[in-house]
Amino acid sequence: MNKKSDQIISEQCRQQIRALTDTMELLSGKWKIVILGTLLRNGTLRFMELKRVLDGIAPKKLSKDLQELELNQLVRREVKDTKPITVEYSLTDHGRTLDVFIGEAIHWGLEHRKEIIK
Amino acid sequence: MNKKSDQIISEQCRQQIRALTDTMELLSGKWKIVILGTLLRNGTLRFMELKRVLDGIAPKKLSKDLQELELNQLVRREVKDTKPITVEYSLTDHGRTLDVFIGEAIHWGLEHRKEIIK
DNA sequence: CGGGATCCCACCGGATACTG
DNA sequence: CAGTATCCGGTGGGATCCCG
Repeated sequence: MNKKSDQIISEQCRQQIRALTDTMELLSGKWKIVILGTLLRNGTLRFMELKRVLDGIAPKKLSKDLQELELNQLVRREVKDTKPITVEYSLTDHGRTLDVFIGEAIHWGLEHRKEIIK
Repeated sequence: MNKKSDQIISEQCRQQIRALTDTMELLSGKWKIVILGTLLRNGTLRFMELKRVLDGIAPKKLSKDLQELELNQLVRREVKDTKPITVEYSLTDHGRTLDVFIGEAIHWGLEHRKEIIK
C-alpha cells in the first residue's frame, strides 16, 4: 500500500467514526432513545401521556430532551388550540428513519440479556 | 381490548424499553462505541495502538472503558509474556455481534448529516 | 395541562504525573 | 509498554416548587 491509499482508507475511517459519534451523541442520555422509541410505537402523544408512559422522568428533563430532539429535527411539536391547551409530540419523517436503529438496539439488548445470564 | 391483552402488550413494551436502555447504557459515554468500532475493524490492537488510533483519549479513560467492556464480555484482554509485556485487546464473539448495530449507527449518522445540511 | 426556575450532587471525563 | 494516582471542572439528571 502506498501513502495515498493509506490516506484514503484513514479518511474513510474517520468519516465512519464521526458518523458513529454523531449518532450516539444525539441519542445519548438516560431518556432520549426511550422517548423516541415510545413515539415510534405510539405515534402521537401529549406531554403528560409521555410523562406517564416514561414513568419516572422529571418534567424538566422531558421538556429539555424533547426540545433537543426537536432541534435535531427528529420530533415534531404541535400546540393545539384547545382549553386548556394541549401539546402533541410525534416523530418527523426523519425521526422515523431511526426505526431500524432502534429495532436493532432492542434486538441486541434482548440477545445480550440471554448471553449474560448464561 | 380487555385488561389481559393490555397487560400483555404493556409487558412486551416494558421488555423492549428495558432492552433498549440496556443497550444504550452499555455503550454510553464518549469513547466506548468508538473503541468497539475500532476493534471491530482492526481485529486485535495493543493498548498504545488503540490509544493512538483513538487520538485524544486519556489513558485512564481508555483503561477504564476497556475494563467495563471486558466485564460485559464484549472485549477480550490478553497479556502476552513478552518483554516488555504487551497486552492485546480484541472483540469476543459476543462483542462481534454488535457489528449490525454499529453498522446501522454509522449508516444513520451519515444519512443524518445529509439531512441536517439541507 | 405544559412546562420553567432553582437547588443540588454524583459522576464523567480531561490533564498531568508517576510506577512496575 | 500498560497502565494507576490525583486533582479538578463541567454537566447530566433528580427533586421540588412555581406559573400561565
